[in-house]
Amino acid sequence: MDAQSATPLSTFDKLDPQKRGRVLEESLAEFAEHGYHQASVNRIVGRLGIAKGSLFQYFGSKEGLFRHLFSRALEEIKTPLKAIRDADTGEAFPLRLRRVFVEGAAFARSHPLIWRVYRRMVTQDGFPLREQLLSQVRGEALTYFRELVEGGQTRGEIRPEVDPLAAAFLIEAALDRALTAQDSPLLDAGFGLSSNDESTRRARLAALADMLSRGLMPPTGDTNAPRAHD
Amino acid sequence: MDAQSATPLSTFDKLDPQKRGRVLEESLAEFAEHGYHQASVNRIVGRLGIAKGSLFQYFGSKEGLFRHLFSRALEEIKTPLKAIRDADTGEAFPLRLRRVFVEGAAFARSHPLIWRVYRRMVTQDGFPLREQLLSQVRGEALTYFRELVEGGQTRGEIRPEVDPLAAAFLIEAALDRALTAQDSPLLDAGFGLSSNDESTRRARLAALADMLSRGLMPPTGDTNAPRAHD
Amino acid sequence: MDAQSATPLSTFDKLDPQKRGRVLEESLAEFAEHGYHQASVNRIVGRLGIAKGSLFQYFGSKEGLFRHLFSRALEEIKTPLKAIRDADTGEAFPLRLRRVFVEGAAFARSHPLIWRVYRRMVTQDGFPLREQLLSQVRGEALTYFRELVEGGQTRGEIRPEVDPLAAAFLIEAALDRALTAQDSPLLDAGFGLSSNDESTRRARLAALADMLSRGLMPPTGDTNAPRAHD
Amino acid sequence: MDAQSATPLSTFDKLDPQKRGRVLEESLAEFAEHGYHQASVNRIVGRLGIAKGSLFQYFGSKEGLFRHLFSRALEEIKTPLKAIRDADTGEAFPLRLRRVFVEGAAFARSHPLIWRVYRRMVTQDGFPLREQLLSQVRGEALTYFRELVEGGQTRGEIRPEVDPLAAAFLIEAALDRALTAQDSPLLDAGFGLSSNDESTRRARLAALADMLSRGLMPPTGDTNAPRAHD
DNA sequence: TATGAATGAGTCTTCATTCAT
DNA sequence: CATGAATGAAGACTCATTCAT
Repeated sequence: MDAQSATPLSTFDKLDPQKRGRVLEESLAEFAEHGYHQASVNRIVGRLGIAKGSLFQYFGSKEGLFRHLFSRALEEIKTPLKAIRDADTGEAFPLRLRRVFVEGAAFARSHPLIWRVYRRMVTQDGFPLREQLLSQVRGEALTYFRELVEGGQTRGEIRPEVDPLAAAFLIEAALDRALTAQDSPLLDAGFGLSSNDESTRRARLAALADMLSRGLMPPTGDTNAPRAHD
Repeated sequence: MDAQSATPLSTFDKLDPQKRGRVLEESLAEFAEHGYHQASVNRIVGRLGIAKGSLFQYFGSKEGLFRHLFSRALEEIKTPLKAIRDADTGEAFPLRLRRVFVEGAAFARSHPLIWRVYRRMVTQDGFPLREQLLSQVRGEALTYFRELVEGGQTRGEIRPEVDPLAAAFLIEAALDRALTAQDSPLLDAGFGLSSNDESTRRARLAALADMLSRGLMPPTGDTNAPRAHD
Repeated sequence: MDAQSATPLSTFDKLDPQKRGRVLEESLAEFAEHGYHQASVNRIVGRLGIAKGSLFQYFGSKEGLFRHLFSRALEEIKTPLKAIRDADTGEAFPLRLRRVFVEGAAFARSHPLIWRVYRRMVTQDGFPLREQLLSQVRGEALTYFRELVEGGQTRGEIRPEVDPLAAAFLIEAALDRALTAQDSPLLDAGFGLSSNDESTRRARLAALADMLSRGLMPPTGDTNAPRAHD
Repeated sequence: MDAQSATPLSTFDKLDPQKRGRVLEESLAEFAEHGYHQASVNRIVGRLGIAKGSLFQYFGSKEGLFRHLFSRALEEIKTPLKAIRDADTGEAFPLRLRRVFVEGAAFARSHPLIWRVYRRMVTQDGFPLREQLLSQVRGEALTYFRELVEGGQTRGEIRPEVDPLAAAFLIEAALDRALTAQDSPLLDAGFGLSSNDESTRRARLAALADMLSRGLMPPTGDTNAPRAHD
């Protein structure tokens, strides 16, 4: 699917897996630390202790290297997200939203480099594949949330007049900011998402998810309240 | 406050105001188009038709130029935001939130360069003053929203158990994303914030604000929620 | 004769003839397209789908490969040229000159790669064997034309006062340019040698040969030509 | 006329004329020695003892440098050639042709670098401006010779049935080869154009011109030998 | 014998900064 | 005070060649 650009020049596939791992790791780190343009191929090969030519033999170009890293990352992201969605144990919407926030945060936390590279790409115009990659990722995320909301509406958990697209937009914005904040005390600004204490972080994520839910759920004041006994 | 870094080297202040204006304008444009690192001093002096040495005489360095631009931008942002806050004509919280969204969007729209530079800085680690400037801006914004929420709680417009800091975080996330989306169809992803039609944009902004409000307001045994006492 | 440099490192001779053929063909094409320095060993092995090491095992170096190709080409050139010369059916000089032009052009046309490589070598100093190869080729050609002229003088078809070396020089210059023009519209510059119509090309070649034979000036029964009695 | 590409980036014009001269001289030498692709900017700045950046400030790119050199050369060539043509002292065609050969050779001899660069460009495909520059030069040369021939026909000095275009082609080929031979003993192959003795060279050039004028064959194909009584 | 990964000097080009004029 | 020529480190990328497998 994203094959056309992500395939390394075959040489790379034949490498010793351990070396291959290091190459990916250090390259990803360089992009995460410096962004695309400021990342330096010189520095990468320096970290790795390999010849400059080798990296170009593997990936053809700086951009090729980035493409490879990025599509690998995409694959790694998709799997856990789909797992969440498909773990459809008739959970109520608010709980599912909490789960999405918590597990999304867990993923970003365990793959800080991938997350950071992604975040950079969102706002740096100069990125080589920005348009293509971004619309792909963004589209998937919004679709995912929209379906979540629509499902909730079907089950009467969400006010029918809510625009699913708008709700998805809002959820995505909140989650994105939350994930960003959790590895940047600066952006967290004291809220607690970048805390080292996991339960604190969980509580904050839940608080955000709940605030969103309360806005989306039926006014509850009304009467027959099917879930009065929740 | 940010004096230490923003003061140009005196020479600049003595310049013909018109020339001074052009220098600031074109430099800002360059940073907005290319981000900090990718921005080129060569190109800036090219646009301006002035000697390269002059820019260094005015601002000492590329970083000095950026500092100056950024602090000027900050000043320009603060004023209208405070105006909104202080225009406290006993408006109800949901309406005020709408106003903040709409006017914030209007500001970003009328100062696209400032907005874009700011957006870049948020996610580019390499920025020279990122930490300093970002915590400053972010802090002010969060404080602003927190006070807004606390005021709402005082007046009973917002559920007392809502954590003002969490609410501020959420509002800021939503607004930030909305403003970003409005000049990037890619990030808007079809929602409508990047539409050319002003009323469409207003409607979307209002939808987002309302969704936030509905979640924040008391459970309202009473029926028709947000606009109870308009 | 050119043995010292053209012999491949034995390995190559043992190759499957079909593969051997492809190697020579594609290598020649690369040199023809890009010239010696700009030709890329990487591209050659790419075209061929063989290992880079193999080419070096066959020919030792890029230069070795070129030497081999070039001496093979020389062999291929000599044979048909000699055929023309020896087909000495008591034809008159002007007709023979026409034949040489037409058949030379036919050869260059049917071996465009060889011809192009040769042409490049004539003017590119950097070529590895330029001196050696060029003097060899050029010498043979000039000798060939000189003998042609001398034969003509013996039979009284050419003015005795003509310097055979000078005539050979002139003929070679004209033929060389004609052959070059025929695959380069740019150098043909509208004369018609690069036309796709064979009879057009033949006519132009004949025109050149005839002009050499007859000269530009009128037959001058009259006196004061350029010193008739030298 | 060739302004668009040849204009150096202004900086160069303001240089100390002596330095400017050295830059042009050494750059031309590098291109003459190595051709376009093989010429090295590193080597040029090495020869000159200036910073690499300077050369790029002057000419923007390697190609820009070459363009500049080339158009300067064109200007230098045009002037003397036009001088010959316009020195129309009712000289007869054969003498005028001799003059063109002799003076052309003198020019090439006194500007060996220009001549060599030009020669390279003729046969190296990869040259950046080959098409444009070559058609320009070639066109002018052929036009020049065609007019010379047509003038000769008008005055009855040249057979009316001669195709002026073909004649121009032939003359150009001969002259081009002669000029090339004169600085390459290899291409001269013993003819004498690369001799150090000026009168020898002049004699050879004249011989070539005369052979073109008179042709190789005896004055009249027609048997009755109008000049039996010479 | 064939392979192809590794190499590293070399390519052109950009750029912020300095300093003599 | 303005100028802009000079700088040279750093950038991405190429390529012929070697050598362990």
